[in-house]
Amino acid sequence: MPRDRDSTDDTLDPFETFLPLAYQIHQLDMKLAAQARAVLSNQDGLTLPQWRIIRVIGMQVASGSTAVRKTLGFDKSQFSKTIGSLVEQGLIEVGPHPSDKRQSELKLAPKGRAVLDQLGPILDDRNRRLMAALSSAEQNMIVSALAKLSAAAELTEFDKEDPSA
Amino acid sequence: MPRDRDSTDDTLDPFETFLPLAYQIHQLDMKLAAQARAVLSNQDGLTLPQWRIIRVIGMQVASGSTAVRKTLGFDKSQFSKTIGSLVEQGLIEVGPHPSDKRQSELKLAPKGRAVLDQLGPILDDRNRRLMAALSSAEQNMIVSALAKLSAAAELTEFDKEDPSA
DNA sequence: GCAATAAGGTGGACAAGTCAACGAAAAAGG
DNA sequence: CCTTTTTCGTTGACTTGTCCACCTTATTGC
Repeated sequence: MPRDRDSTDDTLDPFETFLPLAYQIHQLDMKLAAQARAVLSNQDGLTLPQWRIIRVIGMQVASGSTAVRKTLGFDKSQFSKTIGSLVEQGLIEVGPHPSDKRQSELKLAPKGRAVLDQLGPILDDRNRRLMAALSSAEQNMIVSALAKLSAAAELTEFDKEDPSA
Repeated sequence: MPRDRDSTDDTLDPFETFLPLAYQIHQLDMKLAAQARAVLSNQDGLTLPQWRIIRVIGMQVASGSTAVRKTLGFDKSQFSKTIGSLVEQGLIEVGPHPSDKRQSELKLAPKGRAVLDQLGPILDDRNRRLMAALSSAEQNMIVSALAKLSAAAELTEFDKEDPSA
């Protein structure tokens, strides 16, 4: 349990109040998303999920639809809809997947590449500044720590046993 | 049971592909939220934002509406609506704020306290398991690292090398 | 005191995200 | 082969989250 607290005042810093880790991560995520959205709306009419997909495709780490989707951890439904909007705006192009007829192959359209070239550096810079806020020890630790937490967050049977299924 | 997918070019672990930090935090947040939601829906009809508010009120760190809202980092509108739903379900009670007529004073109704007593231990346990996934060095570092990132994420005018200005 | 400005809460419009069901394609198993 | 099971993408209903305009109350400056 959290520590004691003399509560006569209305202070509000979430990190002073020792909220559970999940709360702090959630707040950090919200701030990061808001920051990213501010950049996107300054320059283009891109939404955040659209941008994320463009970025991953542009990274060349994946081109199959499922691979891109899982890299981002997107929900199937949301992914499908966002891809639709990207195609409609001429930012990406879809083709047949070489070995799986259910999937498709995603690649950037020229317009999408232009957006990536414009926004990529700005958001890369943001990422750099984020990392720079940490000490080098923290920088080394944070990625693996997040990975461990992520693995722990995937377990769903930690609480009471529920053998009804 | 998550099965490994093995196709020639479709591997997808987000931590192997070194996505920017913001992406990893977002994915972690999504997983944590899904995990928490699973617990809530098993036991009660609470939504995640409802639960978060109950938890913070129950922690006694704040009782003024603005203090609670800012502790959670909620949007004003969302907070207002969620409070409304909590009152409607008889989980919390609102009274006048002692020194500010715009705000209100929030406290748990008996029903809300019962929910907190039931769910609190389960979710505390989850939090404990999350922390246990980290080494003690990581545990010590993660909180301050998140706080630093959070501060860095609040800067909104980090660039603007925009030539069009 | 009294304007002007800021901060708090509410409501509505809309975007983002979740969930469940469906049909098509692939994988697994005889 | 041929059946069964899993995975994939799409769709639609719905919830959650964001943004903005508005009114009320505090706070600040004069």
